Amino acid sequence: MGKAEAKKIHKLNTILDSAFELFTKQGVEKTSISEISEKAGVAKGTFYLYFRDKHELRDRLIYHQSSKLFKEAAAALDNVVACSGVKMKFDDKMIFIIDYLINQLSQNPLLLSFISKNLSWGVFKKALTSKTTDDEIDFKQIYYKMLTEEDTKFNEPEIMLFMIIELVGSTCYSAVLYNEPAGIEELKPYLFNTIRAIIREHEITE
Amino acid sequence: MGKAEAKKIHKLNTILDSAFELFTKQGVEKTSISEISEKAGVAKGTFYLYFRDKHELRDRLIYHQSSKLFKEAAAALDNVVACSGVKMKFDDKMIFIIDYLINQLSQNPLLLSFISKNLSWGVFKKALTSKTTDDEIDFKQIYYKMLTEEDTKFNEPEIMLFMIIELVGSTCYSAVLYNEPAGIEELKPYLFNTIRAIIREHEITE
Amino acid sequence: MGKAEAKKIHKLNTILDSAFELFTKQGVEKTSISEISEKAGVAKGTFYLYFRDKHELRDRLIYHQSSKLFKEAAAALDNVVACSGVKMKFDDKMIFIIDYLINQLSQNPLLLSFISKNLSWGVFKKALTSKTTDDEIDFKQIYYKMLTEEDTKFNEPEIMLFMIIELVGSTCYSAVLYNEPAGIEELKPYLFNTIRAIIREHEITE
Amino acid sequence: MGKAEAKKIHKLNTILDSAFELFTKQGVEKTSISEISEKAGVAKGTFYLYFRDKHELRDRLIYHQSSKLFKEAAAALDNVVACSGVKMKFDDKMIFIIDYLINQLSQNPLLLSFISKNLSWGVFKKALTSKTTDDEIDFKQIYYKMLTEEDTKFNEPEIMLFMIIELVGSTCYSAVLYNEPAGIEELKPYLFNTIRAIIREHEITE
DNA sequence: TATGAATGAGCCTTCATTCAT
DNA sequence: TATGAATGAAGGCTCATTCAT
Repeated sequence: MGKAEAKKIHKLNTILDSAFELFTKQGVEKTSISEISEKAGVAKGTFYLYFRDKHELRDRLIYHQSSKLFKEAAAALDNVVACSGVKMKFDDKMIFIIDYLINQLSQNPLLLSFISKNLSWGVFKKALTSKTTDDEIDFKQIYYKMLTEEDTKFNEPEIMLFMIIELVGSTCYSAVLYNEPAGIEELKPYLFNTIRAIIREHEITE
Repeated sequence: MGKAEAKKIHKLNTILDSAFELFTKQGVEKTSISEISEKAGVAKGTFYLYFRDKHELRDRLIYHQSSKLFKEAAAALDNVVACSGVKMKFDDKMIFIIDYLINQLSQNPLLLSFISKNLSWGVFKKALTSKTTDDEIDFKQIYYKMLTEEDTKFNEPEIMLFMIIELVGSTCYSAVLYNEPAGIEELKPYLFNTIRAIIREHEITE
Repeated sequence: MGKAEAKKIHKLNTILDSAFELFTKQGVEKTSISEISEKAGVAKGTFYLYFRDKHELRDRLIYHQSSKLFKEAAAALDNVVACSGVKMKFDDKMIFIIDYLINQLSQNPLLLSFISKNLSWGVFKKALTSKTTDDEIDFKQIYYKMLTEEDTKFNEPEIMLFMIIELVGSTCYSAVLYNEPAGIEELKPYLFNTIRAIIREHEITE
Repeated sequence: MGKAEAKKIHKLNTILDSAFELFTKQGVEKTSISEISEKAGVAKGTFYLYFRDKHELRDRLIYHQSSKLFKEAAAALDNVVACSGVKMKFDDKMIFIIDYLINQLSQNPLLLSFISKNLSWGVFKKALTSKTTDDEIDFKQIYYKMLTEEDTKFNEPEIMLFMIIELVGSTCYSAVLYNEPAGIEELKPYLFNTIRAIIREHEITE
């Protein structure tokens, strides 16, 4: 029973993994379905049993990978809060999460490259807002929970998030992958200060 | 003599223009050399007399277009300074230039899209640093001149520039093209404040 | 026992029906076995338990459908003869049958199209001559019976039948499906007169 | 100059010939573009320089082949009329042409098969009515000229032509290719008599 | 220099057929 | 018997690149 099912899932994962590796190495456009199939040790026709085309595969990959990342980051934050017992402020939480993400992506530059090139704000919003399935988490909910736990209130929280994410995303890309204009560790202090500045700017001061 | 030369340059420009129009409309990957040649009214073989391949063409195009933009912006700033006679502070100059660029790109979303998708910090640096040819200007020089004219001094001016550019680039892309998470005009105040914050952060206070 | 048997026959018929619908709608070549199986609610592999390939299925379908049609026509003729009690002449019988067939096919253009495209004289002869199975009738026998009941005798009756059938088949195809060069009702008088002429020509006049 | 042009035309003809041979041998559906190219000694891509797809090629082939045939037949008739000096009647002319066509097609059964399977009345009408180009003749005009030269007048001449053509086409197909229900020569007397009967039927008798 | 016909590798996709379950 | 995942050959088509003119 479950045997056939399990085999199928295993094959699906093999294809996903092969595709991910190729996409990150050579880019989506330059990866052919032949290559993916071959690397997965699967006939070309088999690919089409699992995906309608390359774009569906790509979308599922982005969705899956970025969800995983955010889930880990959120879990790490929870863990720290729970262990230390100290109440963190909003900007510290934010920085913690971003630092976590940067560290993860620094260790996996290919993932960074893949996400940077394929993850637009639109896809991001959809991915992180959509119904929570088995694996995915609703990041938006976490974000708003973080906001309400705070005493301070914020103007336009969505714009605030947007600016932080765009800033982080684009600066990391260059710093991690090309050490330009400086390595990521050198950049971090400036980056984090800028993030705090952005947050401060959106604070509603009575 | 000059005639043949002029004809050649004219043909080159025709190819560049055709390619730019197609690249912005359909993307680089989905534009074939056949299309470019046809639109330029040139035989397919002729293309190869001017460019080694599509990528060389693309790079020259980015180079050319972004130089033109910055040149305009710098000229506009000069003009304002000259006319008003008032001495502007560094951050105001920066904001002026960025505002100018954003306005230009808002009117030409295809150009924005093209630049965003193909302009990495690496290409940018190269484009804005390289020797001044007929048409290009050395933006870096302008930037450093702006810095030295100031009384204040700055830490890591290159990182500062980098962060500003990355922030502007990525936020504009989404705001102008998709109005996400808000229209560009609504976003501007936050964006400009953040830029000022970045600059402030890099100021060396004795 | 009988139950399993019945189930099997039912499955067979489901496949036949699905195939017929698809063949008539899209043509034989453009119908895949996947489609047929899916429409029949049967696994793809199951198809091969009933048919060697698509062509065998197609032949059985033609056979079955045309037999059914002729059977109906013959029955209708019998009925009229029985009811009216009048002795009909050969050519009137022929016209009656053909008129019946035309009317049926006019109401079912897809069937007409399917038969026209796939029914050659060879298949036709085989279908109408072969041993009477459960459903099929021996039309040839009926034809010869019709001939012997007549006082008049005919030269080359097979050629006569052939010419009538070919004439009717090809003219109906265009007239019913495309109203070209005229609608079937407008065509009928000419067609029937021609049939009578053909028959007359084959009469042996002492 | 003309050299390249001539070469191109030669290549076009090579492709047409190869395709015709394969189409007649195996049918249009079962002939692939790879096969055509290979047989023509041409790269696959070259095919697409001359035709958009297989159907365009098929249509041009039908058009060309059937025009050629009718042209020959009409010329032969003209020749006979001119030489003999005798005035032929309409039905004799018709039979002459049909006899000529049948004889041609008997010698070239593959052509007969190809035309029969791909030439519908619609295509026929279009092919034989369309503007006379270099190679094609306006058969319709010939037909109507034949009619007006006659003393007798005819009812519904288009239906008359239609019935003759359909009868001839479908009976020849079986008789020539399969000798069913009899060889073409044996069939001819019956066929021609039927044609005369059809014509007679359309005569307007005062 | 300029042309554009020719190439052929390589892409995406479909589908009849097999076979382990 | 029945299934349906897997196969891989084959098809249609595109396109960067070459080369004789």
